[in-house]
Amino acid sequence: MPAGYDIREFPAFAVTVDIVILSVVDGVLLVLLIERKDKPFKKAWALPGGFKRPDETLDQAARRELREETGVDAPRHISQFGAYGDPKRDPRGNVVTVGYLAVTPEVGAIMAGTDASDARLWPVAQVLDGSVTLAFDHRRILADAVERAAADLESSALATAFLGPTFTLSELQRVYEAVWADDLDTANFRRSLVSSPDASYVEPTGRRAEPGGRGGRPPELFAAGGSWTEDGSPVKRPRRRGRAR
Amino acid sequence: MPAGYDIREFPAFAVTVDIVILSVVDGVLLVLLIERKDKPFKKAWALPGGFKRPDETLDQAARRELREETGVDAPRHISQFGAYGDPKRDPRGNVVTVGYLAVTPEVGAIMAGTDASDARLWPVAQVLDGSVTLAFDHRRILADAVERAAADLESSALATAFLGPTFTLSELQRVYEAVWADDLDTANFRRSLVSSPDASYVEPTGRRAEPGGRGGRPPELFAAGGSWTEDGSPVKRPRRRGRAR
DNA sequence: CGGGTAAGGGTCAAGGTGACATGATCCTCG
DNA sequence: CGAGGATCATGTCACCTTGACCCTTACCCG
Repeated sequence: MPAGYDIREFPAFAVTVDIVILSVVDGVLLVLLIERKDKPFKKAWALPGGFKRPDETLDQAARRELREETGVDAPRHISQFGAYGDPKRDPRGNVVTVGYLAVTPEVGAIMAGTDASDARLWPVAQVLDGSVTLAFDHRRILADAVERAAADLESSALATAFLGPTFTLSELQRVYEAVWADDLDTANFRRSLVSSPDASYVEPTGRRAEPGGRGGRPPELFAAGGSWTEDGSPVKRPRRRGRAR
Repeated sequence: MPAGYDIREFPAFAVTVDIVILSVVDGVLLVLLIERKDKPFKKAWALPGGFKRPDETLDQAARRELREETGVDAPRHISQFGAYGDPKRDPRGNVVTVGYLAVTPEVGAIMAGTDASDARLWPVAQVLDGSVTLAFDHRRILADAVERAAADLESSALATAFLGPTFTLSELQRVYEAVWADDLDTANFRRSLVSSPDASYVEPTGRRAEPGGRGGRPPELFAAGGSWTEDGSPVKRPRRRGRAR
């Protein structure tokens, strides 16, 4: 039998998918974590995920695990961002995992429906700075996912995936500010989305949001337009010459 | 024994790495392909690659396969861009592969050193339009790699990885034009790299390249500067409102 | 020496960006 | 019911970047 033909001659790995589900609530970037029930890393916080099955693609595995572990059936965004195969990343050995980034506006509401005791949203900043410890190499995976999300905000319609079908411009701005950990000028932000005559990033609905309780003029509600896919996001990430905020 | 503990209960996969080695020669974007010696897809062209070993990371596997199959020891750039796990992607079944993009300026010279009979550079355009047929799902993988390379040209120093330690500005411009399949204005290209007072993308060496044989002023030789990593590439991809070239 | 070729440098107008000021609308509270 | 605060919405202006184009410089070749 020629070399390379029989696949059984080669080392076998378990393949998993791990899902980074991001959300922005009150201007804070959050990630959905679950508390592990089994060894290893029992009772530690971890990214939701699970084993790929032989009869499904990686994308299908990611969507299945997302549905099974969080109840999210149709995420507004899901995309692969990296694969991890360090031999020491799982004490059980030989586990290669593929990371997926998922975004959906209703994470908070959906979580209330599932068993909330072993799953909750954590501020990403707390996890990345070590205040919350994650199992396996999930902190590294989370960091990569956030980095990818920050980059995709600038080149796709990812920001709108954090919000519902209609949203206010300040809600959209808070998404950018939370993911980029930077402040944007309100007036310039509005101009970049509304001004252009031929491009349509947001379409006015004519309706207004409910007043926010803290006073202030009720903002107009917009829906996502069609220009995102062609030209990417009109909002540019500030290139600070010195320090960020 | 608790569920999820024993890894052997779960389906086993073979894990491979496939490497897309790109090069620009005479303004044409090329990819290194090898001719398969074994079934399946015997005698078809394919991306170099091979099986990950249990004691190495994915990155290490990619570098090892790159070295073993092409002789490239220290590529100027190598990065992961995607994982592929369609159950039908390999007729032997259950093979998950991780794609790597590699760029090195000396591909042509290195190829002469290896057994040239079963490895050669092909124009990417010919492969993507179907003139050359690839094994497995390697055409899809190649397309993803080229797309990633085009994006990374704009946000990193990837362009300089196609060239040696010193290069002329027109050589650098041809890299951008080949990967983007678009023409750039020579004067504006130069300005974006040279003009800025505080940033240093290219540093003049004072030396000049050998005359090119077809007449013309011999160009100045530059070395890559340090501003690429901070601010990304100063060259912006043309956003054509209609068709490309 | 003269023409061909490519590098290198300059100009100009149009549009985008950052910073900031001003006006509009609604809430809460006294 | 009016004042003040909060937020949304609009306007202005200087500066920078970008795209398009022209012209000069330097070298090779016949």
